[in-house]
Amino acid sequence: MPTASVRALEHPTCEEIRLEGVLHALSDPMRLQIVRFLWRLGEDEEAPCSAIELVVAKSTTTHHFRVLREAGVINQVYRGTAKMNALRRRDLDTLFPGLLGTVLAADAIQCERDG
Amino acid sequence: MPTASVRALEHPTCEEIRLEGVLHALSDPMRLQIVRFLWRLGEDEEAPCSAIELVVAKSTTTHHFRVLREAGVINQVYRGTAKMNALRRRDLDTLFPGLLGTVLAADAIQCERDG
DNA sequence: CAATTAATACGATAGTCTACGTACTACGAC
DNA sequence: GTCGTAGTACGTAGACTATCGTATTAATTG
Repeated sequence: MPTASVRALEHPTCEEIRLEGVLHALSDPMRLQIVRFLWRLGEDEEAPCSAIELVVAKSTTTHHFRVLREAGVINQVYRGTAKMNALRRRDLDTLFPGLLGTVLAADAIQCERDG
Repeated sequence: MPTASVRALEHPTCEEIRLEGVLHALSDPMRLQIVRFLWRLGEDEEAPCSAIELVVAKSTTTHHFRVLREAGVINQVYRGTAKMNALRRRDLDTLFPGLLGTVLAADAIQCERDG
């Protein structure tokens, strides 16, 4: 079994991450759904794009993942045919302590409220 | 000295406030600046739109205040010739505990970082 | 009533955002 | 090499956004 090829992707450094960009990335229901999914995985755990059931065209999914990556919310890396995604928890928590957790708690409250 | 006339404006009820809408409202630098300003005032304190120095046309300012009101972030009321603005701290903190505080703390960190 | 102040409304424009479908690439399995 | 899977690229349509300038409304002051 050969090691799956790993290709890198452009990511913003911590200094380049902007609060407005992060908030904008999180202000879309579909992207919030992606982040919620990744949040529920363990620390540093990855998931391929295909692991999340989104009711839109594949190309639209690609777009949303890219917005999250470019805002600095997620880390993406190609592994073989898959593109693995993980939250940049540590980076975000260092930059903006508690932000991600608070937003996701608010999201959980709203999901509960919506039923 | 006559009491200034008070006219009401449409606001979303707490049930109508959406997390995505709040995050979107906060994801613009100009609007973040407005919220930061209102946050620094005391609890329940109001300020007229003109109290905040924004480097855009008046009509653009009006637009941003409206976005914040329609998202449920601020409360607006006419008092005489002025339109007074206040953060809906209590409402937001009840709906999404800690959210506003965490975002504003993150904003403070970023302002510090930007110098 | 006239003047001043605070803010809105309107209309235009340039740009962004979300979404789609189709065609394509990269990799792993056979 | 061929096939299937995972995801990208591209072009596009429609909706929304940010901005402006000008004209206008509403209330207070004189």
